[in-house]
Amino acid sequence: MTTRGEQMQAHVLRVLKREGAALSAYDVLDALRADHPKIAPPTVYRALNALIDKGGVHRVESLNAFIACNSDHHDHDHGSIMSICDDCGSVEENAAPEVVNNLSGLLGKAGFEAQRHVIEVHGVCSDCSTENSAEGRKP
Amino acid sequence: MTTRGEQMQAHVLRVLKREGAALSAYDVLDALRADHPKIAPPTVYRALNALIDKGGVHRVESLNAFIACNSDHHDHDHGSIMSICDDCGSVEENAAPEVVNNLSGLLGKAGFEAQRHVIEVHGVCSDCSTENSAEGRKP
DNA sequence: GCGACTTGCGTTACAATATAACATATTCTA
DNA sequence: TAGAATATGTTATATTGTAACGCAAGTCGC
Repeated sequence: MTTRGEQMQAHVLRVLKREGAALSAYDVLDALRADHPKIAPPTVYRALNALIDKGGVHRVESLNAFIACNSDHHDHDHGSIMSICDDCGSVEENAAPEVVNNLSGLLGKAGFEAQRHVIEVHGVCSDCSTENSAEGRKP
Repeated sequence: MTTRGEQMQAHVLRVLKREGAALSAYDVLDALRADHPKIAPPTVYRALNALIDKGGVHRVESLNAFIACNSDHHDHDHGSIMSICDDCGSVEENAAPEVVNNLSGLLGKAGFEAQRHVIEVHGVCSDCSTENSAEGRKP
């Protein structure tokens, strides 16, 4: 069953990895149109959702954007957080199972059964903060 | 300077408090049109953003929705998290400064300066989970 | 008070994000 | 291969959000 759908997912994943940044669904759509001029939004959303289910892609809720899970590493349901630089737009994924466990525990005491954690921290990344302090100019 | 704008903010806040749930901007818009038939989206968004700045309203990023801060309590920049029931749609706001401090600390070690925390946990609230286990029927 | 300036608000129009619903193609089973 | 079941493509539209312009209301100098 390596069908068009899976090829599309692979294609979408390549685009996201190539960019290495958070892309909107329509950014992905534009990129895909280089190869497949006739692609429509639902195709992209279906591929993105399938990839999210598999764990190869994360949705960044506070940006309405998508990013390739850059690795290898962790199990995806359990403890990844996003740090989002509002200056350069970079998004980093970090593992933080403790934080997630804290959260689940805290809410569990109130009878809330946690299923999906959206943890996204906006701020300024180390690159941008050193740049900003180094040069005092405003273009 | 108690102008139309502030009246509008008060009106929006009343709507959100009356509903006691997360409403989309367009839900608010529809509610406002009962009194002001000619209101347009930017008016609502301006009022919502002003209220968010003041701390009377929170945006729920993962729902693209808005909710009245139901209280009294905490300082808003520091440690509120949302628990969102995917069954009944209720949204609760909880204070969790430890979790936020953990997060900021963790990211700070990597040179990331945290400014805004989006912490939203989806799951099933206590009401819905007791209901669901009590009655084993599927409609 | 009266006109010029500034600021904020309303309105129109449109941009960006997402999905419903149906049409077509593919795969599976027998 | 026929027919059922599923997956994909397409069209259209729903939902969410904002840019940009113009009017109105306050402000300041006179």
